[in-house]
Amino acid sequence: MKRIVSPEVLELIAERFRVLADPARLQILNVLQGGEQTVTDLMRTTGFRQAKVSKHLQLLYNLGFVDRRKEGLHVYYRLASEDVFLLCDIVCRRLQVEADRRQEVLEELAGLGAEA
Amino acid sequence: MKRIVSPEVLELIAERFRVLADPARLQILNVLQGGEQTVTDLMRTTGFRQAKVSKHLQLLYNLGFVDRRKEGLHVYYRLASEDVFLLCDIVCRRLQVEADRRQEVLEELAGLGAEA
DNA sequence: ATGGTATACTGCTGTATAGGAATATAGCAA
DNA sequence: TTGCTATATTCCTATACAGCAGTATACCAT
Repeated sequence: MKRIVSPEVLELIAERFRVLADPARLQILNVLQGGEQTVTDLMRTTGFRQAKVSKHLQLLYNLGFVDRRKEGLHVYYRLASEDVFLLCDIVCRRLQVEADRRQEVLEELAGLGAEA
Repeated sequence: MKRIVSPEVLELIAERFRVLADPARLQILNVLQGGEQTVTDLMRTTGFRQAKVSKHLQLLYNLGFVDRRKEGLHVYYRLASEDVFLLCDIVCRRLQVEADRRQEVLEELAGLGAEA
């Protein structure tokens, strides 16, 4: 397939991963999977302070991970796509593989202990 | 599906994304897609200094993105799985969608200009 | 042993950014 | 207008980390 990727594209890709590289933002995205919420809702569902919620939402919005609509005083945020969860699923599968491998090592060690 | 994700798991997921959130590491991974390489090879193919290559490889190795084997003086690094490219493909698809959307907006603006 | 090469590590500096507190803006009500 | 609420932004501090230079370690050759 493609071999050479320009530095600009690498930076764009890295930028997207950087947004996902924060537990608070992942938590917000996870909550939004249950449906759209206002900033105040998110303060309640996540326990974060208002400034924190708002700032993370700006980032997520600017990079296209969430959409929003204004209704009176409130701003409703929602997931822009389910891609985030595709990404997380892949990562989680990896975590599972790692955990399994550690488990195997532990069992192997236990086996050696019994033999010795 | 699952709704509640523990802070620990969120941190683990974020940690994985953080490793991918760096253009230098993405470039190294991209090069490794062409086959295993030593640190010295990578210095040549990426243009990075030795310390830089080595440090990024440590990070990638510690989080399971690459494997390595030692042969004499050399250490050969290779991709641990193709998952990285699954992840990048999803991100790239998103970038394409964003680009298309910007393009549409531009064309719409051009159209308005012609009408006016 | 000595010397040379490949890789890893340490200490440092600058930069980016997360989070808190405070302030600013936007929209609604009276 | 004034006051109130929801959201955004600004300023600040602390932390994390990328990259550099230098040094240390590991391995091979002689």
